[in-house]
Amino acid sequence: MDVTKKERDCIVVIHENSSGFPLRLSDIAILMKIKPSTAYELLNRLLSKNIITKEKGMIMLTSYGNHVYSEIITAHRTMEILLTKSGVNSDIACSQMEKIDYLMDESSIEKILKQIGNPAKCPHGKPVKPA
Amino acid sequence: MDVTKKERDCIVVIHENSSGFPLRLSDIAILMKIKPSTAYELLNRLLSKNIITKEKGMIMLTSYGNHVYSEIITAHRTMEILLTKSGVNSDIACSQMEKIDYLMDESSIEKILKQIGNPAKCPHGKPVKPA
DNA sequence: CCATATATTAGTATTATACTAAAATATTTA
DNA sequence: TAAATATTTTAGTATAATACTAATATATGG
Repeated sequence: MDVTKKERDCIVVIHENSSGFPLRLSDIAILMKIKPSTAYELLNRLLSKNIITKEKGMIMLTSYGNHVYSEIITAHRTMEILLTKSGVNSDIACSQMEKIDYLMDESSIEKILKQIGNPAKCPHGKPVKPA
Repeated sequence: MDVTKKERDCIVVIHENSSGFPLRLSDIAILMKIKPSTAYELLNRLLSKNIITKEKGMIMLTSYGNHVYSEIITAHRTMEILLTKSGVNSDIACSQMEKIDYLMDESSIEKILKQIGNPAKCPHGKPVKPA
């Protein structure tokens, strides 16, 4: 399933802020710096793509949503490693990859990952394959 | 200047089909498989971004447009090389890069290019730095 | 000059994004 | 519990990119 840039950002925000307790719409609006009504529309698109669930206002990624997140983040971190290995500053590599990670093919990413020796972590120390 | 995906495709189509004589709107519409009125809108956006000129119906890239083309194609071919070096099939690498080449930072591309030894040609034998 | 080709304009539609303002629901607290 | 506050949802509007049909204008060729 394809996601847009904002949907991608929202998936990442949900995943990276759900450690303690799940987020509500208003939390997501704040984290994404958008108005609640804009968040509502965005979350509705993610709901209809079966990427999130909403239960009593608590928003969580579905298992499919978690899979989409993993694909995005693996692409992001794999390419970050590749770019930093080429001498690109890790923060620049990160902002560069934010723009395109969600557009990359999983199969290409897997091949690159193997070629660079299946590193466990990205330049920021985060796992290439999130749990 | 940022371009959209369709603008990117149009720039590439114009460059890669202007060897003999310049293209007209109707040629571009056919090459891009869109209706003339859609091509008209697209070309108007490129005109207002100073990427093309239209003289007596003949459409050409401006020098700035040529610069934008070069950046896109250098990113495309540099990353194609990187992907094929990792074992990605060259046609898959090409279609993968078509989606994202226009979104990549020139500075990151230059670093990668240097790191892989400034190859002159992409896997299809085309120059990484077009004339 | 006429016929055909090409380009332009007008109008409509869709998707993604984003806003304000109002209304409906929840939740909290006095 | 009722009132106050917070949150969510709905409605309406807007913009940009994309794309279409249909009509009109403008070239071009014979």
